[in-house]
Amino acid sequence: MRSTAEARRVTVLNAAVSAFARTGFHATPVTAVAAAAGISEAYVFRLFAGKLGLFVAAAGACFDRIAAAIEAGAEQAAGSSPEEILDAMGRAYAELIADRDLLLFQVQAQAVTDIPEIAEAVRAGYRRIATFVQDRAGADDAQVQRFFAYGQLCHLIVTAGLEQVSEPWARALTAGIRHP
Amino acid sequence: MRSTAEARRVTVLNAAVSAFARTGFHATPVTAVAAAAGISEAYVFRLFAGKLGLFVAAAGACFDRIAAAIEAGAEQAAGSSPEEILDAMGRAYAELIADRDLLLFQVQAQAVTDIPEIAEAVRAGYRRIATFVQDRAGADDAQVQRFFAYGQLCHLIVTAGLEQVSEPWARALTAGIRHP
DNA sequence: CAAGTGTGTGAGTGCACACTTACAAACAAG
DNA sequence: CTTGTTTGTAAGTGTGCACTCACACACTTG
Repeated sequence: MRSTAEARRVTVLNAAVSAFARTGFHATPVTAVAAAAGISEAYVFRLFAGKLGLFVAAAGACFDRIAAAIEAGAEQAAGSSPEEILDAMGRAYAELIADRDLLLFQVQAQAVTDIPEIAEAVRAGYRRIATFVQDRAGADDAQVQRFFAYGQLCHLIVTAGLEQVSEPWARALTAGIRHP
Repeated sequence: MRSTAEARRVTVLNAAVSAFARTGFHATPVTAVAAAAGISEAYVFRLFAGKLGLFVAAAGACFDRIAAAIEAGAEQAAGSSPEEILDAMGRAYAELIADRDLLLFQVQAQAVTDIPEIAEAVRAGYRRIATFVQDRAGADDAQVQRFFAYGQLCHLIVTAGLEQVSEPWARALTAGIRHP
């Protein structure tokens, strides 16, 4: 035994988040994930319940990482006003998604919510983050809504590559958003 | 000749927007679009330059419809304050996407921006809408940014089916958004 | 050492799907 | 009527990929 199955699963999930983030659920062959994880395709199918099971597990890992980052951000602003805590969470999130994998994975997941298991995974992820923001920051509904609205705006900015566009409309959309 | 090629193209594009909206670029076979349009798969390939050409053309049609709706909304609020014109545009957009096809197509398009031609089509679409909002509403950068941020929030609400979720966090995210 | 258990793979299998080709029917023009 | 053009399709072709299975190696336990 070179490794335990559980350790392998972690490796595979990291590879899966990256691979799915780039090319999405349907256009990412399991062989690509297996290759990135350094194991055979057959073993990936033994570790996870089909490609769908792999994707759902990867979604869990993705939201785990996001939640952890936001919680860490909140920690630093503990005791401040809701507005300041939200700000700290936003900064922590912005730093986390600098590598784009976690952001793009969310986009990809939202695009395949016609598959019920994935829709449920997405809901579970946002449920976790949203309730945490609501409770921990003590933010009201409008603040929570704004937090997520501008988070979603980042998805557009990154997928459309608006940071590279210097036209006025693009500058307006990206204004104040952390430039990489 | 039962029909002209140009008329067929319009029919096919309508079918394509619907089909791609539901299942996305990679998971939608061209046969599905052809069947929905009532013609053979082979003829779709004659009318468009491959599946990619079809998707890009569908994106054009999608943004055409969105732009038209927003322009019509602006028309009704002509002469009002930027804030009011933005509101009218938002209402027009909300009504338009009640059938979900146009909203879901945008989500699907953003998910396949790793394909350069699609990324360019997405940029072109948002360029058109954003410049119009900026010019016609006379809105400043922050207002334009907010307009699109909450527009993107709708993508999350619809893809995750948050309208059906009655938990507090979901109510916060959907608050004030037109419920269908 | 023998038997059992967990880790790992090579070599398939079957099917879905993008795209092509050869061909046919409708219509137009001379 | 013939020739040419446009609209339309049936029937392939090749390939990529999800998933399986038989088998091999590592390690443990008695």
